[in-house]
Amino acid sequence: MLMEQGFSGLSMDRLAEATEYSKGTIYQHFSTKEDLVAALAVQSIEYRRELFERARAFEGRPRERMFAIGVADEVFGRLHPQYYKAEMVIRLANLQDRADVQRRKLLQERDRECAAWVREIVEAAVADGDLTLRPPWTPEGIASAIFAIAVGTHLGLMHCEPLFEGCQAMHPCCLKRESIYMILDGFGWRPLFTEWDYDATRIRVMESIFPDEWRRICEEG
Amino acid sequence: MLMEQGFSGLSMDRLAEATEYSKGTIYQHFSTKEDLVAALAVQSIEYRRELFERARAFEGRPRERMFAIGVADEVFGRLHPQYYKAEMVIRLANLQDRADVQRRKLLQERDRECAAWVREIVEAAVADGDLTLRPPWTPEGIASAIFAIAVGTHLGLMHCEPLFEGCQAMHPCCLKRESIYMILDGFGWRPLFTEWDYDATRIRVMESIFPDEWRRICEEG
DNA sequence: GACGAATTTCGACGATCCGTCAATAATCTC
DNA sequence: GAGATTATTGACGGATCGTCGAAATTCGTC
Repeated sequence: MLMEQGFSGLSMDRLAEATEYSKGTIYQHFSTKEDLVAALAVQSIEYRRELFERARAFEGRPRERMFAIGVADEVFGRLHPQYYKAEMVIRLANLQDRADVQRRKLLQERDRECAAWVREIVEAAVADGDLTLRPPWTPEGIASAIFAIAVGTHLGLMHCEPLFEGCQAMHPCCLKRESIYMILDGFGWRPLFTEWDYDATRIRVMESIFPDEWRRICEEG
Repeated sequence: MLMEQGFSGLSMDRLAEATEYSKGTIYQHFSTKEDLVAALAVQSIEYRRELFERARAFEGRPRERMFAIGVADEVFGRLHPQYYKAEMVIRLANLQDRADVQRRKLLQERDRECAAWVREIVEAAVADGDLTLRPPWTPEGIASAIFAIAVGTHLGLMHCEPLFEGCQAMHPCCLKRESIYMILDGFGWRPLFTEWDYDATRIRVMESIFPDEWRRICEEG
């Protein structure tokens, strides 16, 4: 329902009718409609978190590990597009106020864990000398910029009408990946895109971190 | 109402009560609630379009003109934060289906005009030799990436909870501007951030293109 | 198995909201 | 000033959210 009609298209009455539970029972598990959708978001972020946690353990230079995080995000988007879209729906509805406090805290906590991992990789790059921070940039700022690109790309190209008439030049997934290449190059984060074979890194990430997921993606086309 | 409670917080009954018009009269101007909000979005985009149109006439190298567009976006965000936020609310609700066809077309048309101007500046940079496109990048792709950063930054830092605990390291507006600096540097778009005094360009844009707006921004703090 | 307590499940109900429409008010034409 | 045309209104139908007392199910004890 969320996928087809968005948040307002999800009716608790129809949901109760479609599932084996009644509305009253549903409302014992979720305080409001927003809370129910927030629970979906928690499932989504927890799965993403698991993929991120595996990705950050990738052995290599910091920028390769950051790249691995990007691959994890990509894997997540490919394997669970419905979660990815639901999460967008959720973050953009005003679930802040009406969702259960505990669930909201859980969501924020998981978000911040993922963000902290990205920040740690940035800090590692600075420590290794691969990246030099120019004021006013901070590790948090760089992490925020990367998330902004990820969110903005998904939003602009999946939610809204396309900005350009012709068939969109780049696949959203590719656009996101390439945009992050470019901004990291802009930061001067070594090794630059042109100095390294990131396609090889990609294959190494897939084989060593996400072998099962990779197979499933290939099978599903 | 939109600002305080989002789309669902806007009640047509309460709106009718708050204004001097009745619900029936309102519904003669707007076919649905989504349509009313779309009308707000049209106002927003038309004002933004006007600022963009003035910005793109800035005389200078293509990257300076792109920078001027960024300043225009910044001016818009400072002078009309309520429009900026309303526009976000609108784009993220599923107004696509329920808004009036004509208004939707108008909105898309204005969007595409702005996008086309950005693309033209990219093309001018390529033509001038300031920018070399590496596959799979296209002018549309670069424009999309820039919009993604703008949207993503505004969304991540104004709608959602902050990703990092401490006081956010950078002001959203600054983060957006600096992120675009960085990605354009990543594209190798000359003159690079380090090769040019863009603060001086900023002042030149403000004085020559947005003198009145600049004064108002300064007065309002 | 039987009976009562505790827990879970249910769906009818009140409140709210969207969009309509027949009735009313206002304006215009001659 | 009377009739016609247009603008405005708020009550109404349909739908949805969240609640709450009643019904059903499970559990504990004999």
